[in-house]
Amino acid sequence: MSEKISEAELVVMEALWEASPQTANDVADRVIASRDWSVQTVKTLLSRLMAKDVIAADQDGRRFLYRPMVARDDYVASESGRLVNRLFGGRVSPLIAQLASQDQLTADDIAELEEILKGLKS
Amino acid sequence: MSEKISEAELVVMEALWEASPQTANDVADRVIASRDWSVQTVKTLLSRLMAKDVIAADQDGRRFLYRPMVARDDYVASESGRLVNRLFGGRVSPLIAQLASQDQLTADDIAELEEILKGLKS
DNA sequence: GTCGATTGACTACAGCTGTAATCAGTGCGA
DNA sequence: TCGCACTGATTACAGCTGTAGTCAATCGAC
Repeated sequence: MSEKISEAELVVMEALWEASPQTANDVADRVIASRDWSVQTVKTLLSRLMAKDVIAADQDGRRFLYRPMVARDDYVASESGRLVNRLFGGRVSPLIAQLASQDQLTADDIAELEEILKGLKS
Repeated sequence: MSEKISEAELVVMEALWEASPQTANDVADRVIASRDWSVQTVKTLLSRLMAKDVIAADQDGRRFLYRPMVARDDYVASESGRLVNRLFGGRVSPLIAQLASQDQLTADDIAELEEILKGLKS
């Protein structure tokens, strides 16, 4: 479907998913809070995301207001799916087993999982 | 920890995880069965994997026998962890909720998840 | 109306990735 | 022993990625 979003680009997407629309500078401020990049770098990444059609911009006076074109949920869904396919042959339970064996599951996770399962069985 | 394995390199790793040790040509045969690459391409990828220290080779006469240095389980674990961190803030249950909402969970998956949870609660 | 600040566009460039051709060493068959 | 086939090593090269500098247009202040 839509083009591949690189690691650095994803950081910018996250900033846009947090709030939108935003000006380039707003996005840069947000991004620079966590990554030590220059404003120009963020703007370049915005351009590339535009080229990939995963964000859009509406002119507002002499600047642009950027907004995501793909929902975070959709992105997350497709990435999760890709991982499951690539590493677990499309099966989800081995992934969970994997995470469980790494002790990545907190007590809260377990409780929530039970809820989810309960919902699925009905 | 160990260096990043690229998409194409991963295909070669899978071939080595399937069986090892193998000669370069064995690996190439396996890989070429699913990807339309040249033997040279596979050999280049083997070299790069060597450089990244994720595989090793033992001389056998005038050729080499390649074998993985990282276990598939370890790789899969670290990739899964990375995904969970990158997209779900380190929480596992949103991932499951995500996959569940995509209907990626089969009945078998659900049954297995219940087993896993049962094990974890004890 | 001119000048500086703001902001997007263009350009840069090294390193990684995908894909492969070519080179060079070496052991085997004639 | 001499050349060929096999195999790893070296080199190639375009496209993507990370990171950023510079250019050019324009809007507001004086």
